[in-house]
Amino acid sequence: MANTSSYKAVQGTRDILPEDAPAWDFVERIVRETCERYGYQRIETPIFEETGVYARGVGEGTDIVEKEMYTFKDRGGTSLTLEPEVTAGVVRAYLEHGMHTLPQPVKLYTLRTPLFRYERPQKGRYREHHQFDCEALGEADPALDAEMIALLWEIYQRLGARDIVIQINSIGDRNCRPAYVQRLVDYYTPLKEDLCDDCKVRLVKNPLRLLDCKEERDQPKIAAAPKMADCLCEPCAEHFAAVRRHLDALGLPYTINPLLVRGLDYYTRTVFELAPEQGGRRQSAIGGGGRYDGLAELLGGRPTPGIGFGSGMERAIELLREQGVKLPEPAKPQVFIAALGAEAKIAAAVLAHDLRAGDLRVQMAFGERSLKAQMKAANNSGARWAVIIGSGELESGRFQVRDLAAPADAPEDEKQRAVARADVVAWLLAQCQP
RNA sequence: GUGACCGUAGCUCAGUAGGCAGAGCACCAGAUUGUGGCUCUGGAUGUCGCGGGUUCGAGCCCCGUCGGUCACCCCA
Repeated sequence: MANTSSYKAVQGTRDILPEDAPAWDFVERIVRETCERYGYQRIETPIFEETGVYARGVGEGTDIVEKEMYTFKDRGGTSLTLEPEVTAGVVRAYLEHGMHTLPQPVKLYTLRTPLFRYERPQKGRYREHHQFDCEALGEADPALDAEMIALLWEIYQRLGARDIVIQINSIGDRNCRPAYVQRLVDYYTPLKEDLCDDCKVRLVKNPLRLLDCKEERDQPKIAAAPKMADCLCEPCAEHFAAVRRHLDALGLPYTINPLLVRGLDYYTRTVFELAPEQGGRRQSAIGGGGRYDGLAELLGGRPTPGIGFGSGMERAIELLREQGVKLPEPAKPQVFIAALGAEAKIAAAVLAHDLRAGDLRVQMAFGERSLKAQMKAANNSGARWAVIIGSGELESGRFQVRDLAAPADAPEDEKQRAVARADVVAWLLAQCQP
């Protein structure tokens, strides 16, 4: 019979297997340490919210809300949605818990947050993926924008990623952006007939997106289009200039990309993205975010400035693998205990217990397998030391301890020795101390 | 939602012109009554993704469907 289940992980979801888990732990450790260094505190919000949190927060017209949310009614008839992005939920929590009474800004991060979007899976894009995410609320200072970009940058430096580039732009605020969008529409409307099909849709639905069309034929039109940077109102222009001064002073390698726009409605002023330099392909961005000074109001709260970013963990780990960064592997046992017979097995269990109390990683053989099979298991486990316990050892009170790392052609008495039962723990602890 | 390619053992993949479903790796056992790594011998394991069609006969041809991969849209 097949030992495979008829069930498979659902489309666009993946298991994090034991061989992968240490890499995840590594990324999380770096994120946690770096965030704490920058004064961020951990928060985790529920992985579902009332649908309105996202519908209002992210924006009714966005792709996420229009076609990607996992929305369902619970048994009480409430419409709930699996978290499609982090920011809206964190802002909801900030408002709900009255965090405006805390010293501002309130700086928060999340770790391995599962997010759900109903999309066609492809490289770097899954229906369930995970992000770490940083948000800073209650402060509009451009220095905070720069600090946050520096944080994201530093995380990837400490992860060991190479050739990462930062792109930034300002998309203005509610005062100057509508005028810019109108200018863009005015510019594009006469060219309409000559646009690619996608751009015809963008023109009416989301004109800012016209700027990142990839069609060759539309590139000259983009190049000649009015730029947001030339249309910013005075406060937005000053804010953007201040952000750049800070980034310059910090020595961060950023470039201004006047075509960088972000998909969610709530962004204002600063937007930024982190991507590998060579990532000409799509789906290469490993982090992105921006300021969202109007979001709290959209969720029914008092006006509260905020800025944040999310970064995709699957993409981060994949990038590190592609760049050949050495990632941690599963821990191997230091000691493997083989036993023959019921009495010996009890002695093995006790020895394992005592060695673990001494902080060693220990495995013992289970089942009734031959010593040969147990030694093979010991070898495959990666343990340095094997302890062998049989009736002879119980009688003599001396356990056999074998060095599995000894060369195959080493003399037998160098590979293996008898150690008095009472001394085995101390002997192995001494061998395994660094 | 659109398009291209691909679904054969746990994994990586062969499978000729439509004619008994295979290899390597991994796993288990033995070669040594209680000793791993190298070697040798043997063993178990499949709804050939699923459903239908053509055919005396389909892993192979046809249609549909589901899934995977990649790309578009969009995003991390």
